[in-house]
Amino acid sequence: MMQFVKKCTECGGINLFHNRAKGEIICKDCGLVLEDKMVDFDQEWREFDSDEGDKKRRTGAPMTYTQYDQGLGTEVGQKADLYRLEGKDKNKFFRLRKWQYRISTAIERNLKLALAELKRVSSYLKLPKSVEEEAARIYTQAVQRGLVRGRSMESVVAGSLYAACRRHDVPRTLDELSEASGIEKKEVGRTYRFITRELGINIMPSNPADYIARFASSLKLSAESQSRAIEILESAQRSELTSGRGPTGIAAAALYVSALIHGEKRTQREVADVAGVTEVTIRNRYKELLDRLDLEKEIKKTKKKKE
DNA sequence: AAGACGAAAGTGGTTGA
DNA sequence: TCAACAACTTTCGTCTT
Repeated sequence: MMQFVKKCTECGGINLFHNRAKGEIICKDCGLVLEDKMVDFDQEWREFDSDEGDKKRRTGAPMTYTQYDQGLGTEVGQKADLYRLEGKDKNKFFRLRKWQYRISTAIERNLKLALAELKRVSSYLKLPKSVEEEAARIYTQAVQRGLVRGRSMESVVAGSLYAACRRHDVPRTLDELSEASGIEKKEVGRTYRFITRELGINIMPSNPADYIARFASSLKLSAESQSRAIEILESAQRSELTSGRGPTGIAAAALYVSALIHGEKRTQREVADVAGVTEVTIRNRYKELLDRLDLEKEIKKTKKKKE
């Protein structure tokens, strides 16, 4: 049996995510892609021997959305068609081809530019390849539906990336997307909502637990605090303290409490900063947690230990 | 002096008439 | 389309460590 990596080589995180379909192993803490050229589990490219070649080859060339024409181009007519046309038809043919050319080059130019931007932002955020691909797919669809009109290309790129992150459970906050893309936070959120609505993409609210690993590692909290935070999160969900609230605020509060319990105190400000919320929000969530779940004993316990 | 706490007013988005 | 509403933010004064 092959031995897989157990820890992220970049940040030492233990939350590795194995995406079989894409053949990647991703660190959920820092987004580092540890392996990305593993065996493709989905399709069979190989030919076993020359006789069976045609039967076993089941797919065409690999298609990717991060290339501006998806590796497939379309043109109106080939040269061979020309010989069959005369007079008016021939003119019509040229006119059509000219239009096709203009339209497609306009779209292609836009896509080229947009995908370059997409790659830039994606690598800035250290997003895994699979998310980048997804974002490119979403963006391409958005262009085809004419959703970019009236919006800046950059904001649609940012929105697509945000949506792709959410779908792959590798959430980044709107603030991070905003910082990486240079688009205002409101605008990113706005276009995100717009394109997901128009394209009918699932709008599952993100799970606070997905943020825990990343926040915990930027706060340099121990693995115990991290898993305790997740436990707190689960019981909070059972007590219905989570619905309607911002997932980042809840995740931040859970981390704050569990850090307190494990004697790894962080200030509210520190936690607030990495989570992209304010201290006030943390306080509110924190208070709710203490009210409903009785955690005060445990906090006092660790306090006494210190003395 | 810094952090924690809470009140009050403001912002942007959702919802329901 | 508009107003009520909930969540979150900003700001600021007070208390605690």
